[in-house]
Amino acid sequence: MNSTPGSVRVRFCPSPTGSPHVGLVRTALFNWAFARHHGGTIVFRMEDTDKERNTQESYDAILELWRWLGLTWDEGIELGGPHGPYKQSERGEIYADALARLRESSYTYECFCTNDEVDARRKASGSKIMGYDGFCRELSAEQRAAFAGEDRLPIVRFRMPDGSITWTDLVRGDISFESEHVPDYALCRANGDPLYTLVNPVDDALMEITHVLRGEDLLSSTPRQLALYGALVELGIAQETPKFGHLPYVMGQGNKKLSKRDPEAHALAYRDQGFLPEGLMNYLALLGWAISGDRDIFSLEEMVEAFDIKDVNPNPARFDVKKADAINGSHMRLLSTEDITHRALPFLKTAGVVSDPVSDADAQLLELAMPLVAERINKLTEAVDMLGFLFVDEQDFTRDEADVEKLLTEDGKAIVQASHDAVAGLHEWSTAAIQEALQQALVEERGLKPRVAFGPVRVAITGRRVSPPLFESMELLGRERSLARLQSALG
RNA sequence: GCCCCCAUCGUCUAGCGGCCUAGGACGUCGCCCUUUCACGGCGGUAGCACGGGUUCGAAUCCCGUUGGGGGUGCCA
Repeated sequence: MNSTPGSVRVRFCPSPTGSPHVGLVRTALFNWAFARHHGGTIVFRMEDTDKERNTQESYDAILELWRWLGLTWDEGIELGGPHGPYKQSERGEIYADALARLRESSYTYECFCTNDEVDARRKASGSKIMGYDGFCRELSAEQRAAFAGEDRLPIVRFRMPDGSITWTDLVRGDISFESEHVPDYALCRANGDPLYTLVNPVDDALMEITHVLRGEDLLSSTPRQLALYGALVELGIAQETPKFGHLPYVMGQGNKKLSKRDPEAHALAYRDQGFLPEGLMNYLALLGWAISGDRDIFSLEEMVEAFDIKDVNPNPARFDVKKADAINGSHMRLLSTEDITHRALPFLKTAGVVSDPVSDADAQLLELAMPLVAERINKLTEAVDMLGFLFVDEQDFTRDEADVEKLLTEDGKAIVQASHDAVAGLHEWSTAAIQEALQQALVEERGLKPRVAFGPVRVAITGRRVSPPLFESMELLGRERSLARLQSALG
């Protein structure tokens, strides 16, 4: 759109550990919108180097989530592509090779120090700088041999260059670190396993990533990455250093990052709660970005059209479940009744409201009942609560205890009795006829306010104070069952 | 400790030097609509952290303070 197609390459690079987090999705969404806006390419790479923490469940959950949300990619896992394999667990040789080339060119050195030794030296020197002190930087061959002779296994450290490291962050503008505050860091473990510090930049380089949009938590590791990138470019492993943009945190309650322990952090839970993917995505897009000053309901297509990384707000955003609900409700109201029915069906089946597969009778009833509730629900699961009373077998029908206590009082029962008598003899069992009869008997003859009159009847019929419209519900329920429920409410 | 980032209503944000006695949304409060709950409509509430500059003019630019967040030795 705004640049040559294919010139932008971004990546999704989740680590398959635990249940996918909404912050991960927000990052993916911004990368996705950015790439799609520029007609670029999205690479999906799985960062599964941590054998201890990776799980297949997590891997599957991420893919399931991405598909549900419509986060498409062009190259990577499942699809393949010219820079595969796309699972880091299958790229060991690539990292070993990159590491070997780095070592040959003295960008790195072997370090034999233990943490205790580094601590002791810092204490002795009174230095305020934490982290590694560079002790092994200039070890001679003899010294290295001596350490090795003590059965010490060295790790490989990257030698940070002197001076300052500066970049123009896509979200935050110019950022600068002095190298003295960025200690030499480990690229692989003593056992040879490569670390994130090595594999992430190496893969970005090899996969020709041009723009890295990631969480703010990685901001302070960017100088290291930039320095390593410099070496990779020198060695011809990388063509160019990508542009970086650090997205704001997604916060939970209080002033802390939304953590995995917070229930609202789990992205898949929103699907299970009956969120629409477009509703969740719209809400997530609002965390750090706005399509304009006076609008916050939009589609992904509209987001792609309007998205500019320069408009992303650098300050942290708090995740607000209530607003997420409201945004989702707005999207719900954009859907046709047929569409809502279709999407609510899995929830209705799971809850046992309708049969699975759906019987003709259930399907017919659903078609009549859904218009009554479609406009008043914010999430698909609410259809279950709203419609259950219509489908349930009479022997399984129950009423909400609190509502019964509140509305089926002695006075309430008198109203129910009067209602029963008023509609029992109706010639025609229709919404209009029921309404007329009840209106006449309760409001006009007894002089009751509508809300007082119909509350007890509603609880008698639907079992709850909150329900679809009463007269329509009675028509759909049918004469026999309606009368039976009015009767049973008296008991 | 050191380094880095951030700072507009309770929350998400618009604002990129004059259009701002700061706009929208969620929440909240009141009213209307109404067969409940919603939906919808109308109205109210509430904010530029503070102090210095720069400028004819600052929410917008600069500096400082304060506050918050993050990073910090073989996690990603």
